[in-house]
Amino acid sequence: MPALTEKRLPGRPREFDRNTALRAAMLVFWRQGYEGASLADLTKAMEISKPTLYAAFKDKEGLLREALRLYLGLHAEDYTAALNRSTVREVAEAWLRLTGGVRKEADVPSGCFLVQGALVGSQASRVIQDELASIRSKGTRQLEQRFLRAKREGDLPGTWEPGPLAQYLSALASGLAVQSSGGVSSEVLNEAVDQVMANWPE
Amino acid sequence: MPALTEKRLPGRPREFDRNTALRAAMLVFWRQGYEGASLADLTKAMEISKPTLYAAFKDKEGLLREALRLYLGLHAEDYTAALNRSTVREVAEAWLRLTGGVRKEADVPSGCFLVQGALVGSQASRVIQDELASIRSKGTRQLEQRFLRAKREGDLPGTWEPGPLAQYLSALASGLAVQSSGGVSSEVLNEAVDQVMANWPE
DNA sequence: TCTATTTTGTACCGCACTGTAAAGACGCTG
DNA sequence: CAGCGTCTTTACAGTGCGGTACAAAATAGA
Repeated sequence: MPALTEKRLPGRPREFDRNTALRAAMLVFWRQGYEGASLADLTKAMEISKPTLYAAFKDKEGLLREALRLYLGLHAEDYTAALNRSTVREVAEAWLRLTGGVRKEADVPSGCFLVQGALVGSQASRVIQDELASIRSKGTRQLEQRFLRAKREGDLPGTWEPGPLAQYLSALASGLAVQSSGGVSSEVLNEAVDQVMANWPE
Repeated sequence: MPALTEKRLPGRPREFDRNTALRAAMLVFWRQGYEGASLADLTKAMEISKPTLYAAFKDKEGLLREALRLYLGLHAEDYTAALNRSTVREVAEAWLRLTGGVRKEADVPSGCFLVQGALVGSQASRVIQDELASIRSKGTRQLEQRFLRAKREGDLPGTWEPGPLAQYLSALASGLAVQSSGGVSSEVLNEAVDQVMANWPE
């Protein structure tokens, strides 16, 4: 655990804000994917030079991993809140709205980092593809855990099973992200979610 | 319209089967995406040299476009059949099963070409990204048309609206493809579809 | 056989890519 | 001020990328 008061290190102080640069990198990875984001794209958005990037983030993969952690940190709260809703129905709706399209900030890319960051690609990026897939499946498991609890508490309608329901919602969320990435507006996606909720079994 | 009987042209005959090579290229694009598939990957799978590829398919983008048409042709029949089912419920289920995981051939990649072929990427591949997104949205529109017809015929349950229902199913199908691409088995995905159908409003 | 036409492999081009070596720039400490 | 430690910049290395020039090889027709 580092000290809260960032102690000034000896040597020349860095001239850029690491967090700002990292955020810029995250947005580029989000928009273009891991392999689609060149170092030229990244350094331009981060407003630093290539050696500076390498000194601060190790290499492209290191930068991606930090950008990913930033992305997850920015959304963790919302998804945790969704899981903590009191009914299965509310959990499902909150989960879908999160991916489907609540655009809080205007300058943010569409879609989901976890989906479009590295869905497929060359063999070289296989590690990243697997990492993102693993995080996605972790989300599915979190949903399943939540629904297992609901089942124990008698909150799960008899027609649903925790595992398949989690898979279903997870897939639908990913799909909404795909549509969003493809240019479908959040209004349209939210209407689709409206329909799902309107037909939710009680 | 070319003649049905391929007349032998003057000059050296090609030593490879164009359709076989194209199919191999399609599989590589499908597995790795447009930008993730290098010419080395492609020529190796197609078992031809680079100049041969360029002579036969113009360039990488031309090859992708032909591979895409082949892919669409291979699946068009199934999707048309799905649209021609007699009830909305059957249309929906057939559509979802198609993407969700009926693995007819074992050597075929997981996921959907239209989703993972070029979901995002560098600016250079923007044209391809847009083309795939456009084809995906065409699928959505076909579903909507089908549901509009169902509404006219009184087959659409009152809680559904053609547009949002089409968006919903389209998103879910894309999401199933994402999950499949991430390693989720077709058995698990089909269970999720089972749940959707079990809770389908009558 | 000769010519026109097409395909094929070798060898190459220019470029963009990720990554780095080296030295100057800068602030802190003594 | 000198010296140390870190950051930044210029310039470059090595590799792989998409794409091609060229000439040999293989056919059809004259």
